[in-house]
Amino acid sequence: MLAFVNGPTIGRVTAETTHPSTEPAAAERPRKRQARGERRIAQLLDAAGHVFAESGYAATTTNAIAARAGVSPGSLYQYFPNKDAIAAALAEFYADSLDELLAPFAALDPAAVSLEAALGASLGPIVRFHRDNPACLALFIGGNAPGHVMDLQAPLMARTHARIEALLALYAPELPAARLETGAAVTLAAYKGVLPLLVEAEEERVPALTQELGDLLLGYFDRLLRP
Amino acid sequence: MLAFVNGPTIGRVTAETTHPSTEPAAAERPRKRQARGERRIAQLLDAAGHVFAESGYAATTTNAIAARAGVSPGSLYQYFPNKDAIAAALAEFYADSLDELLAPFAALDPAAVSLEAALGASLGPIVRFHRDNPACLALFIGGNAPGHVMDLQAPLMARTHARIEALLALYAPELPAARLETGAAVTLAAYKGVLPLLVEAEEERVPALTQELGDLLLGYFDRLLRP
Amino acid sequence: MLAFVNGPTIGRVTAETTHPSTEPAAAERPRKRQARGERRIAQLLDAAGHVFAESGYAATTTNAIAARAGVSPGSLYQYFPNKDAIAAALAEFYADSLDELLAPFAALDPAAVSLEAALGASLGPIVRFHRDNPACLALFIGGNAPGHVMDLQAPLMARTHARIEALLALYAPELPAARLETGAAVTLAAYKGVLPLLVEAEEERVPALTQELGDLLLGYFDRLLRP
Amino acid sequence: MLAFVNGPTIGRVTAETTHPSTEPAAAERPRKRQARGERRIAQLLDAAGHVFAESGYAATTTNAIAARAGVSPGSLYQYFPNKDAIAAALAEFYADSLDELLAPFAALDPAAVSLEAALGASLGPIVRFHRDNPACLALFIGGNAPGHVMDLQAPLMARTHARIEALLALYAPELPAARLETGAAVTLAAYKGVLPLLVEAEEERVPALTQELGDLLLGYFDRLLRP
DNA sequence: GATGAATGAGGATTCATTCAT
DNA sequence: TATGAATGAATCCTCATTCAT
Repeated sequence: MLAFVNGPTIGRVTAETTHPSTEPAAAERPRKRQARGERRIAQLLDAAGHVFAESGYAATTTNAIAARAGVSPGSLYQYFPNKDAIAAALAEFYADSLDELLAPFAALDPAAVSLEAALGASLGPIVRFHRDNPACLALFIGGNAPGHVMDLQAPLMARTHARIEALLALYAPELPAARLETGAAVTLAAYKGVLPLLVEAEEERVPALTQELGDLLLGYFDRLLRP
Repeated sequence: MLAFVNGPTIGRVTAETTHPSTEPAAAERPRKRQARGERRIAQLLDAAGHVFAESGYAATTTNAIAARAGVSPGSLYQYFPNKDAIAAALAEFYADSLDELLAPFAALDPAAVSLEAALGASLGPIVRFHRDNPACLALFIGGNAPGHVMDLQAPLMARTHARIEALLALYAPELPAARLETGAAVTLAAYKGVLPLLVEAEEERVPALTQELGDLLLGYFDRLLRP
Repeated sequence: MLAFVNGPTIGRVTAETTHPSTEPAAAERPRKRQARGERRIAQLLDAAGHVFAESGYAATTTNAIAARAGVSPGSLYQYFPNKDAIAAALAEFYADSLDELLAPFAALDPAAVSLEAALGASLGPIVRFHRDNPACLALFIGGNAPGHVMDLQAPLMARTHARIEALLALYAPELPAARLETGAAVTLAAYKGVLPLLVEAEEERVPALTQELGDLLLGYFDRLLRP
Repeated sequence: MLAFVNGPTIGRVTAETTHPSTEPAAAERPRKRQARGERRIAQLLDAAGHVFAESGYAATTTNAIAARAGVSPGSLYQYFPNKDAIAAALAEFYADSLDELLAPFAALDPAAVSLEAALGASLGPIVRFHRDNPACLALFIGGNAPGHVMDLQAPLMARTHARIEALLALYAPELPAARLETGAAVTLAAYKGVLPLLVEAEEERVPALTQELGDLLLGYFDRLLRP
């Protein structure tokens, strides 16, 4: 799990951050510290992802996260002021990962690529991402607790909403802003609803279900964009 | 909230139970007791609905439910063995209410009523129900905790899934069973995803959003039923 | 169980109490009430005996006693001010029953009946009594809770102690009072310790174990009375 | 109280564990931690001993134990999963202490030491132990609750039974196994019954009562071993 | 920085007892 | 008097967070 933490994403990020070793030696110490700190944070977020995905936000204990990360509870609190902050950081990380993942679809030429094609191309990676990082949905959909979880989702939601709205604006520039907003909200909500199906499905059913999700969204767009 | 508890449903049930007042006095006592017991249960479920909706399942305390119901914690445990049982009873009640609410749509003549019309007619009441009983979604969507919440949803989900599948079968009898199943699952998931939007929306936006939900589902059906 | 409640003892006692019907009619009503009350009390004590024997004093709930007696908890409190009072009444009843049971052995002629014969004759009925009324030991031995249980035992213990002391005095009139007292205390303690063995044993082992108990006590008496 | 915790037993154990201070520093940390943990456990068991002895098992609350030990309830649960586990650990500790205490009497030469002498020598320390650790009897005799207390006693009882049986076998090798078993059971029961007398007695009466207990057991053995 | 023991407020649940009917 | 629902203090146990080492 958290393929993006241990895999390309974090790897790449850390690499880039650590890379320029031509700087003055005076900065070496802090860099190392910082690097170690970031590794710790990555460890903790990775562990948190596992535990959140397995037990849900509410049932997850900070001790469980620390234990899974192989550190003491005290260390966890060196990096995060409280449980919510862990979830927030994780959500932030997921949001960043998705931004990066979907960057190629941010600026399409609507004349060259149909909406159908755009969706078809982006849905696959999105689904894969969520299957690899089930905690993302666990937080994304999460509980409806009053204070924190809802708020955690906010940034993730906002960015996804913006992405969808931009996509719609691209393919239906004439649509009034209000409809665009509503359309994006409904699309996001439906997508949020269907993703768990994809995440929990057997691997072999994934392509068919992805297709189905595409149909759902495209069917809606048909009607949304219909004059 | 829990309009159906204080409103038609429970009211009707109690009415019927209490009605034949010409019976011997011997039966009066148990009746009264039972009536009081059912009132208490309704009180508690109503209170639970409020608190679950406000705080989510995990953050809800049994003491809070009892306090909201105006009874002592001990009384709550006279009627429910534990917190889960309250949620389960509430879920059951919601499932029953929805069954009752949607009974008229169970046997439509597809020749006389279009799918569009059927959806248009049923979506309104459904949306109203969820706006009146926000805890239904709080449980329906709930967390992803391993043991209980997921299980609570099961009956509610199963019945809704069956309803959708039946509707689809009615309007697309030629669809293979597997596609029917998938279609119902996706529809349910999307509907589950969008409902929170409807529940949290300002009253004035409800009709437009309901329309939008209808479009979403119809758009999907278009593609699902397309040859 | 509580053979003496439903059997001869209570029957006889109530009979005697209720017997003299030659009194004025004005007293009839209260008598009836009192009779009903005593039946209730007997019901409750019987139930308490069962439950104490099964679950021990501490784990026994007043509701369980009431339920077993087939009455409401409120009714129980009409007859007993609290849980301890039930145990106390039960202990009292057991003490009375044992008094009655052992009355024949109160005034023996030491010249005619040897100590060995006296013990041999009385141990059997005592063992039978405890096997029939296991709650007696449950209270008699009971816990070592600070306030109540120890106190409950007091009367039962005192009477049994007195009986043993009297027996010893009968067969060893020359023994100084202090030794008599100590001897009775040790005998009582040993007997209290061994009885549970007898109560829990299979029926077929009872005679042998009774014999063993006799040997224990006689062996001690041998040394106690030795010059 | 718990003289053996603060006294020879635990003291000796810790001493041995801590002794070889020539080891590498790497092992120092865990040692210290372990030492602190064991001290905490000893503190808690000591406190539990006090409270069990004062209030009995059932009436003892975990918070009372924690308070008596000067720690928070949470700390108690760091070392023991629940109340029963505390009692079990205490029982285990008592059983071990008694084993250690009575080890010298495990292998006597019956030709050199009479049964009377063996008993006379071992009874004193046993009595002292129980006077110093009254909670041992509180657990040993305990209630008759169905699930836990009876089970707690089991190991303590089993070991004591075995000790008695071995002693009898030593001095009466020709006794059939069944009689040996019964004899040990009766001896144990009687001893269990009389010990509370010794524990609650004034210090000055202890020698006389110990003598009396010896007489009781020896008197029984006389008859048991008689041909 | 790291550790993990310690904290203590808080939550689910029980049960002796009361009281309206 | 009987009923049994209602009470609420008390219990066991958890876990987010802190702090001495």
